[in-house]
Amino acid sequence: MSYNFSESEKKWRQHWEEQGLYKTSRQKEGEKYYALTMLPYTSGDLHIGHWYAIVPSDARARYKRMCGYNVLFPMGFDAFGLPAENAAIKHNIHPGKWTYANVERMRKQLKTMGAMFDWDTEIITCDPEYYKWNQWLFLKFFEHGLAYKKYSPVDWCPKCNTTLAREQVVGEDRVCDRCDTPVGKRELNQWYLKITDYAEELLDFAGLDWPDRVKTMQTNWIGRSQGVEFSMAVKDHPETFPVFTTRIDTIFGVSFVVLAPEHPLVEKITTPEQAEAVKDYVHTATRRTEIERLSTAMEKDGVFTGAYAIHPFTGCELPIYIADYVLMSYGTGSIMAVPAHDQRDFDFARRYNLPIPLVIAPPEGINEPLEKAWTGQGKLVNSGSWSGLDNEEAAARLTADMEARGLGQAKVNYRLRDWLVSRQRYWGTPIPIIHCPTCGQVAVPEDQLPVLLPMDAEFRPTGESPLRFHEGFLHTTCPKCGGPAERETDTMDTFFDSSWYQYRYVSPHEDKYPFDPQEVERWLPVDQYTGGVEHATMHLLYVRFFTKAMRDMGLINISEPMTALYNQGIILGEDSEKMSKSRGNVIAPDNLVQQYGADAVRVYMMFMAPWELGGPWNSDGIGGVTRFLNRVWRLAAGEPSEQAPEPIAPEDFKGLLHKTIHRVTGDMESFKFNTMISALMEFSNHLAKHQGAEISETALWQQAIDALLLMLAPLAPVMTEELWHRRGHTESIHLQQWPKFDPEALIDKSVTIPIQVNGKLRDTITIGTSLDQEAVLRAAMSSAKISQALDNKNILKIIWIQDKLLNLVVK
RNA sequence: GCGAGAAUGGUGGAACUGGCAGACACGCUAGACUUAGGAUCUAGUGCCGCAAGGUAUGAGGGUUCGACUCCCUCUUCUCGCACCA
Repeated sequence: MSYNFSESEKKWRQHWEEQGLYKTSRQKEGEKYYALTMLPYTSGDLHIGHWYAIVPSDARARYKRMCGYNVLFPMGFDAFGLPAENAAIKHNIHPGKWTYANVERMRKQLKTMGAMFDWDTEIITCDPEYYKWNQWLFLKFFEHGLAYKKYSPVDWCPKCNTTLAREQVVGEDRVCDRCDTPVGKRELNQWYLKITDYAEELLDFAGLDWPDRVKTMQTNWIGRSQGVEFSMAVKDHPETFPVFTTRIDTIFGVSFVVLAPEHPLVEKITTPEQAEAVKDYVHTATRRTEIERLSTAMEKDGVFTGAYAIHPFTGCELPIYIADYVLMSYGTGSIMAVPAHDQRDFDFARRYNLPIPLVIAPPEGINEPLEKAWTGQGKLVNSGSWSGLDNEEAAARLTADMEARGLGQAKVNYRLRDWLVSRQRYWGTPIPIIHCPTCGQVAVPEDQLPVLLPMDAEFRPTGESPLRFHEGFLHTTCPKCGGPAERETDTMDTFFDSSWYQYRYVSPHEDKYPFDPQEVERWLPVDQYTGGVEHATMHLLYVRFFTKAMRDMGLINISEPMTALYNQGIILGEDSEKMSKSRGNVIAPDNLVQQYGADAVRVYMMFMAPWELGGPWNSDGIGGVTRFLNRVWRLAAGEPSEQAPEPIAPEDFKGLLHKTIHRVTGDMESFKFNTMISALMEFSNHLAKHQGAEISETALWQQAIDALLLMLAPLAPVMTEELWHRRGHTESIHLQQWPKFDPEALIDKSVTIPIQVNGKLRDTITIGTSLDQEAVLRAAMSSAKISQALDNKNILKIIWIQDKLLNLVVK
């Protein structure tokens, strides 16, 4: 009788649910293990990418449980966000209705996957029960000065009709992360979270088992740069302005100064003769798109303001220009230009015929006129009393000198900006602030939380927050003075929701606090987090920031939310393109499950490539996995073999078993599911070969079959459970111990040695282990192939690597 | 431009600290059992060659008894950042 997967799947799913097999025991003793996979967005149907992210994560959680850990493996839904709203507009259905219908469908699909989620811990971020605590946390941030509202130019997606965080604007074309529409700028009053307060601490990854790639991306994103900030005086003006430089060693090479066109000083210092030109330039610069302005290909232009700055050392007059290659949003919005040693300044100087004085001499000598800026190391020249010093040393001394004379100080700048969290859309958490004409920004009192998102708002995107037009929501009274006031009508970026959800999972229905502190104490940090690398500078940065901020607000006492992180790859369509509905290359797991069974789909996705690689989907190979599972079925169900049995010595068979356990365990630990499965395939191929031989009558054989099932159980939970019970066991296979290997059994008694002559393989011999060179050489000489290869030649050298290889160097 | 990573049969991919390249699969070829096969089993399958043998890990060089693995140069591809002072 062969394996009926659909029957077994139904049976065991129901059985497990009745038994509460996957409920995480809060009481259970034993070391905790918190396994977490990024929660899915409620997009509708689970696609193969969800499976690819979740299945291996589930397999590993199951494995950890078999190793004796008390495992928490929760699942939830990222349920707020724009697609719900867009779908709602398109289909004329409420976003909430759409979302909850999707949750239903996805939960059902997740169950067919056979994952060990404890559904008691489920969270849905659009539940008031959940978002109440978003608001509560927002107010904590507000209270501690970590949430503030500011008027400034922000990134605006015209299609999504909302602002975006800097992290959500991607690529050279500066498009919206969600809809690929080019993003523009708008001057708006927006809420920010002060992530920049944590810039320095976020650079510290000590103790984090995270991929280097993610650490590098975060480091670059934070963009720490060490330099000097000093102020410059303006000739015939009372004003001074600060400039930031990382190359203070080149200070004597400054030949002009540049301000960003938006710099507040521009208006004040521009001379009447230059006023017109400056005004024109500012006008064109602001009209230029961000893309044009940031394009490195664009020729640098600018205009003279007519004013001069005073060099802090030489007292020379330096013309002040404005140019849009200087950004108001970084550093001080003004720079000292050193054309000889900065390519951008060089280009600008060339164009406007400004002097290019050399102050760092390249070691290979000066080659004037310069073809391009020299940005390397060298000795200072033309730098007054500092000439002759190595530039690095000069930088240190110049900094000290400026600090001593009160001219400037060492300073660190970061590229990281504060996180813009307000959105002008409907389907999100209302920001719990009341604007009172007399009291200003007032927090909604805790006992009035949650500020409910009204279900009857008109949410068509107009570019303004839909809640602004909901009279009932908008008008309220000030909690402080009791006077009429208005509610904040922006909603939160949905990344807010996922920045702390790992804390909520441990006590999802706690109603006095965002989480039960004791449970958090017990379960956090997450031991293993898995998810896509596309979140490297968004979610994965925010979630670290939240933990640090929450720690400083006294809510928790850990500094990092996730100890270990693993990024899986992305599954592409069969055409090697990104899967999308519009391309029509989406693979539906439901069809595959129906055709091959959930176990086969699970095993196949883990077998097809290393998990971190991903790659194009190809259903052809799934047959191989089905064959493998059928073979296991026949073996474990004791169906007679069609092959002529091949005998094997019990000690060799035992070695085979324990080597397999050793390999499989190591691979499972290091996420190498593909080689792990190939080890199990090899093992089952061996078993099939020896089935019917003497060995298959022994207890050792039965042990081997059990071990095979146990090792396969995290990958193919249904079939292994079915077989486990058919083999007479009464308790679930998923409650068993992971098989252990005997280190003694891993040691071979004999070994096959390649014999090389001049590095080329001529023969192999099988000999006992731990033999010395003499004995091996004697054995090798008795081989006809070897003696033929050695004919008429002298052995010059013998390379013998113990139990590994013999190489004879001859002439 | 800067940073990170990758390149191995017809395909997906193995190869631990330098030691039998191509494990495990897919596909393909031939055969067995079959009314049938998208079931099962057997044999074969990097390339050239009837064979002995030669030759092969993007290209070229180097170190070494020995290189997919280490070093240098180059090519191609993927990803991230991109006038950050």
